Amino acid sequence: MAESQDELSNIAESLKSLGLTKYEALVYIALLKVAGATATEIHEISGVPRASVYPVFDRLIQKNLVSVSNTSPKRFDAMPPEEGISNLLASIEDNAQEAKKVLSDIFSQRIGVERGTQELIWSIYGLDNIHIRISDLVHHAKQSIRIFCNMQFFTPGMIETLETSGENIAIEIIVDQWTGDVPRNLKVLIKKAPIGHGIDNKIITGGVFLFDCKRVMVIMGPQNEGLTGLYSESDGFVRFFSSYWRFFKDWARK
Amino acid sequence: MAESQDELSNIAESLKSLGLTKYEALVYIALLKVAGATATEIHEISGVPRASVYPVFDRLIQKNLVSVSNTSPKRFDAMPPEEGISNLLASIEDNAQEAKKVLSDIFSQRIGVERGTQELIWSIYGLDNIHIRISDLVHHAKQSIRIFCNMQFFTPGMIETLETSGENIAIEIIVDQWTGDVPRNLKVLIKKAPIGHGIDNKIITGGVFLFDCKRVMVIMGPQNEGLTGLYSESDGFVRFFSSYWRFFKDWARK
DNA sequence: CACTTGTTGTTCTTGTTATAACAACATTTA
DNA sequence: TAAATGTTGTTATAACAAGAACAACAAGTG
Repeated sequence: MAESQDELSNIAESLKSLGLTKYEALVYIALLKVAGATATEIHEISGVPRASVYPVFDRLIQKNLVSVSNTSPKRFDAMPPEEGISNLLASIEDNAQEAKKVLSDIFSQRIGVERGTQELIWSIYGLDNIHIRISDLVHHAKQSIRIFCNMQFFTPGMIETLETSGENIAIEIIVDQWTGDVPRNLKVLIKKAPIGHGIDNKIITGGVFLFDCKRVMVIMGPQNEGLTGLYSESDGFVRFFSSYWRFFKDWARK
Repeated sequence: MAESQDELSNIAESLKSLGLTKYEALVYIALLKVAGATATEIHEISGVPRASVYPVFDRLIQKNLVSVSNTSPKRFDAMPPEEGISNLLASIEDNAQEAKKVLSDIFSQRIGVERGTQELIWSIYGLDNIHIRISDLVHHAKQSIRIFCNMQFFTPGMIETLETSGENIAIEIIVDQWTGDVPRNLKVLIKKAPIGHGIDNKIITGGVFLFDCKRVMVIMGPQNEGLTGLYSESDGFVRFFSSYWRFFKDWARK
């Protein structure tokens, strides 16, 4: 009963992403606390206006999260969250599956790939998004991955991604330090590199990621906010960072 | 390029359940058709007002479904749907996981279970929801499942659910007919039963589902719309339908 | 009767959708 | 070159829909 306000609103957010509204979340949570409650009880526990409770229950019943009794007054009971949420998720996953199928179809027929798209440089914003992109690039790499950045980029998830990449992929990393074990398939060169400068009290990070000598992701910018990644398949861009890489590899070996 | 309007709005619905707005869906779909398109091109393809395209792109970029080039005019490129949708889904699944954990915790501490809840009769609306509930009940059954209804209830999914239920569960079914193979673990009695009447040109169906002689689900009502399920753990209710079951079992064996 | 329940209608708020206007810049044309 | 035209990216704002909040009321219950 003593959930921190913070945790409760966190859950409400999570439930929203599963397609519930704020009230639906509040009512469902309240109903989990009291088995077979009446509308008025739920109104009192959840803080949702009494009149609003009824339409909210209607929607929750449609979503199979709640059932009603035939008594008067009506009593309501919550589906166990384990099952209720799984059901919600299942229908979303169905939709995702369906969407993937149709959209992949559209995607495979797309036009305009030839018009110099691969010469462009694309921007990706935010560390999370950059991490996701790099994971995707790692998964699609066929031969080699070359990384030059500092340790803080290597989250446990990212290390696992690298560890579980394909068999015959040569992974070389130049990094300022390494904490924890080094997976077998990684060739790590440790060298304090002149990347990461302090300007205006903000730490500026940088990093270069080369995939199969064909695709490059460069990240740069202030650590926490507004981090930007540049991605390109452009010949010139790739060549530039390939030699950048070779330079630092030679330097790191010394 | 010749998607039926229907299919397209279906996809838009699916994408909405993944957290996209109508415009986000339309723009993303349009962008899948043309690689490296400009804002104006997307506006023309998608039908979304030109001025609205920009904020929509901003949101799609945040969601890592789209990247921008640094050129002028800006060009946009879609993340392959396979990955884009997986990423969306992954974050929803994370939320679901988190929600499950916290809500199960709340659920386990709930109060008021004793106040006669198990004597009530609960309503469940809609065939889909009834199917889901019965699946859940099947999964939680420990000893026996007894079913009395007609064949059309047994969708392939439901048969699989029964087939993959626990090892030591006795499953007995009385049904009007059976199409397809009968799974090993089901004991099926086929007998044209006097359930399923025609009233007012509508077919009325019925069905009784007993779990461990402790929980009952009774379904009744018009076939397609407004189908209602009644669920109860009430002693009297269970006993009534247990004898109902025995009666029809004797009758079916003849 | 006093009280609760379930329902209805109205208002308020929020987020998305729709349109219009604008400055900056590039392109065309006289 | 200068003026006219068109494009791009941005901003403001009106229209609209869905959800949230509240007041009122009929029906039912003690």
